[in-house]
Amino acid sequence: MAWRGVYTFYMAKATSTGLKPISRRLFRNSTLEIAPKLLGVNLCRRLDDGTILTGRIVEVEAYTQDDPACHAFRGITPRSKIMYGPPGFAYVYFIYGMYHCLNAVTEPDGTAGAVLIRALEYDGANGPGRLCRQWQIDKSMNGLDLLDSESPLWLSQGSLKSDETIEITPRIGISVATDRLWRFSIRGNKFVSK
DNA sequence: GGGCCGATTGTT
DNA sequence: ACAATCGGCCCG
Repeated sequence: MAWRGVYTFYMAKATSTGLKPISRRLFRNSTLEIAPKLLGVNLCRRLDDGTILTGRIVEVEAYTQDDPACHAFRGITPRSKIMYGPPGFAYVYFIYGMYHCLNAVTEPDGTAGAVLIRALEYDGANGPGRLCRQWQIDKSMNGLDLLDSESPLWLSQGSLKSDETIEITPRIGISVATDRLWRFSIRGNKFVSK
């Protein structure tokens, strides 16, 4: 089929241009270990027309099962179900009647956890709602494997620059557990949300 | 079914 | 400081 040929072409391009997925091994770590390690990693998005977007992650937040600010805190629901599954998959939720937010699921199968991706080094993708709007990410992408470059959304290798440091602050926009310093960002990066 | 609230954003 | 805007979830 013609479309399969196109598909294969972009697969080859994705790997040959250095967009190889990061190791699934990273996701064997705890949520709080993974979150800062996602800073500098590239988020990749293949649009319907084949265009590939990439942007470094510059701001994240950690959420865990025993955390009252986490959507999984009150157990398994249709929305939180994906967070209780295996790590490395996308958790996308709809909020405030108009925005979507993207997370990477963490913790082993049976335990919930996630890292909210709050900003990319990409124009218009600063802030979790703006990121998903700019990159056309919605709930149809809930459950995608973020460690597979055949997904329309995946994580590829990337790291902090030698002069970059990590800033650790309270999470934004929550009304409980505001004392936890679970927000991680690249200090001074202009794409970090305000 | 009803009602409240929200891991946001843009405007007043 | 507040409005926009609607799905998710708890309650009854």
